[in-house]
Amino acid sequence: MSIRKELTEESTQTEKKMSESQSSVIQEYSPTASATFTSFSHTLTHATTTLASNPDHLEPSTNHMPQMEGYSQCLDAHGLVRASSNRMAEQMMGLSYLSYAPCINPSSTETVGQQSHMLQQDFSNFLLPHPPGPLRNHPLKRGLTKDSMEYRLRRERNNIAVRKSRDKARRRIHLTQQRALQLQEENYRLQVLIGQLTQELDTMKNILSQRHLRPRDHCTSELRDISYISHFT
Amino acid sequence: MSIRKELTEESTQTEKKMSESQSSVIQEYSPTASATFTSFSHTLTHATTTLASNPDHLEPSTNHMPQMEGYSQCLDAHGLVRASSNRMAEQMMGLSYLSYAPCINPSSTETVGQQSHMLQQDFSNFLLPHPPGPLRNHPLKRGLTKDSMEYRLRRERNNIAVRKSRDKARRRIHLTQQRALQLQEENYRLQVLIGQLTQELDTMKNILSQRHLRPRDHCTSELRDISYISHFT
DNA sequence: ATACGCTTGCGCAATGCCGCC
DNA sequence: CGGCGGCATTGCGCAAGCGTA
Repeated sequence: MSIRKELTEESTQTEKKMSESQSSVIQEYSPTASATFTSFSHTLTHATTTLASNPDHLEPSTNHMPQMEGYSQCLDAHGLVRASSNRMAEQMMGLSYLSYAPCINPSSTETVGQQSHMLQQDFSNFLLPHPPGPLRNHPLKRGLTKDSMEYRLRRERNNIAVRKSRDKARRRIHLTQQRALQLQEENYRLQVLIGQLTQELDTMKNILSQRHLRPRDHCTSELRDISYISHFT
Repeated sequence: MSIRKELTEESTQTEKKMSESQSSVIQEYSPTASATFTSFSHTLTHATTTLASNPDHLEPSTNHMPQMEGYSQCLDAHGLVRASSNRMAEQMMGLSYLSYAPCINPSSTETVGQQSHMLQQDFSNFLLPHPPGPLRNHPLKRGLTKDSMEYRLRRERNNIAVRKSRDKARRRIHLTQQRALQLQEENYRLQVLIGQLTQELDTMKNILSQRHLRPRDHCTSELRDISYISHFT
């Protein structure tokens, strides 16, 4: 997971003042908490499969989405890249969303279990060659027995933080899209302006070259010809 | 929830061929499944609070983030709007990430309970004036007893779909940011070009106006003066 | 060193959308 | 036509990791 975090380069960890230690070496795997037995297996499940099959990490030069070059028409009125014939296109480029935890035998022999998907005795993960985590088994820092008020307070604070963070992400995405649209419109205006300026400049050059070759006395009529173009100061 | 979906206008529902029925009226509240008792209370909790306090919906003309006009400096090298002094800025503009379900008394007297946050006897939701859902209690379409293979298959398929969808969303966000950066660079180039063209045009105009006023014979030297500018065709 | 907030990947459930019968 | 089954989308909570105070 931390490896993904190191490589994503796209968003929100650059919002803080870090960016030292960003280009450092890839950290070794070190699961800090690993609260209970089942939770640790959950962590292992995520770690081993995330590094293997999650196609999330996108460095800027990969070749997925073969459009996006030329910035002209590749998005619709909402700033989105749309693919015609949706299912088919994704079947071609999307791949391997296979199961992370293939444990499909819900035993449900526990009591406090939220997230029963991590509770199904997936001991197979412990047979995998997992990175040597320190495995310091402080049992959730305190008596965090999932019933304690401490645990509920932590969870509730984290839930609030998660809502806030996701809301911020939504705002950011929205702003980026708006900004892309604004830039596109501005770009169009600038190109139109460049066309006008270029045309006017061509006219000027033609006039000057002709004046340079010819004696004179066409000056007034030629200036009158281009006067309707040159409304720029 | 469906109200949010109606109003967001920003992303992925436009990727399909719909876009009729988009500007239709706001649908009434109709929770379809509402599988169990606790799940229904969960639905109610989400619905009532989402409509009240979720500040996600942003129509394009609201006044959050008072910059973003003029497209020049409002984002960093990653296409992100960054706020200096992060905590304070969010404390001003972000608001009310308070608890959705204020039930902080973990009873945990159930066995198969995933998502224990919806299991804590929040009967207070039933005292709120909730929209009259149909409350059709088909018990999860089948014998979906959370232990059946049918349930696990559905869950696993949905998990795969969720991973796929989120990956697609990440790609889309990444592409939008890349596009914004490309547009910004292109914009800068175009503005530089416009500056050059304008300057050259001014020089031309000066020359022509001076030639128009003066007799002649400065033509060659003046053309030599501007020759280093006019490297555009 | 510890505690706190932020970010993120994940699963779950609800819902939307679409093709098919 | 409507119901149904399927995938897609989304909001949420959980847990882990990260950075900072």
